[in-house]
Amino acid sequence: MARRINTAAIDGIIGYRLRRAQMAVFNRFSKAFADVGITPTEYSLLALVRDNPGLRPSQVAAALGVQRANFVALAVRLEARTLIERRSAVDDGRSHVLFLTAAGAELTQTLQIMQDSFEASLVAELGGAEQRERLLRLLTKLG
Amino acid sequence: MARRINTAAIDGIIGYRLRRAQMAVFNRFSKAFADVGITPTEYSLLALVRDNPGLRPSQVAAALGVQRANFVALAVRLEARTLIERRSAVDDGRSHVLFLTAAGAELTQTLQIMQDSFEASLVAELGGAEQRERLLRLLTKLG
DNA sequence: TATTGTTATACTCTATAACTATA
DNA sequence: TATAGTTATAGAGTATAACAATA
Repeated sequence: MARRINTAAIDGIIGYRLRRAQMAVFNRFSKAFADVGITPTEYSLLALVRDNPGLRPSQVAAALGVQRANFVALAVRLEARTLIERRSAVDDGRSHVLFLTAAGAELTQTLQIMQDSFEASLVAELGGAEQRERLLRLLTKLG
Repeated sequence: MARRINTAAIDGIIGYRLRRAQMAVFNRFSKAFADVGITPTEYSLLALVRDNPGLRPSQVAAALGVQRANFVALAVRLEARTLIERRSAVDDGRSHVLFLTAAGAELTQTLQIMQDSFEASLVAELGGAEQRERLLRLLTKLG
């Protein structure tokens, strides 16, 4: 029942190809990080808080490109795992400030190593660091 | 309340950047196609059936990268709008074959023009056709 | 009035298992 | 037994509106 399918019309669509590539990379990330139970967005959040201790939720949400409202569940999940900590902001009674816990810092260090390794495998597929820079530069123009 | 945020840790992550670029492109597609009420996946489906009349649902689903189960609602939606038609396959009682209706063919022609224009705007942002080819080639390596 | 975190809600996308009818 | 379409379901992701506390 095999049949040659003409996919020319969709092969050239940038949005479609972005979706396919993103799905593929995301699925591979999920497998690589299944043991630690961390999603790509969760890792990004941890790395962001690590590099910017005391950041406010709305700032992290904006930096990650997720809605404030949707950030809540994400933060609650990581706080329940005692990986991050939310304290009241001293200068603004409405706001919070985020920090990694000791456990969060330790896990993030491990995740960083895993991520570096994962990223290296992608770079190898792309054909080297220059190709990766080229890809990132092109993606930036679309964002 | 502005604060300089260090996003170095996530700016270099291919998967993260893919997600951001894909979100940006899809949002812009949605706006551009809001009047006709067609999503990116729906357009891909229509173009695929147009170029491969008589294709079976499972083949279209596989070509688009969606699960067979999730393809059903998609096909039902387009059939309810009388854009596609599902007929029983003569050689296999289990299977169907897909075709565009006259209305579907007409709409797809309009969509093709809109899509070409939309794609051209993306290519312009990328910096030309060579850059687009470069991007697609890199994305293929990840898929 | 405006903003921050939050709740509630809805809609989409995706994945998996299981059913039915055919093969 | 295997496959095609389908149903059901659950889990994420995303978007919008609205609220309480605070600015």
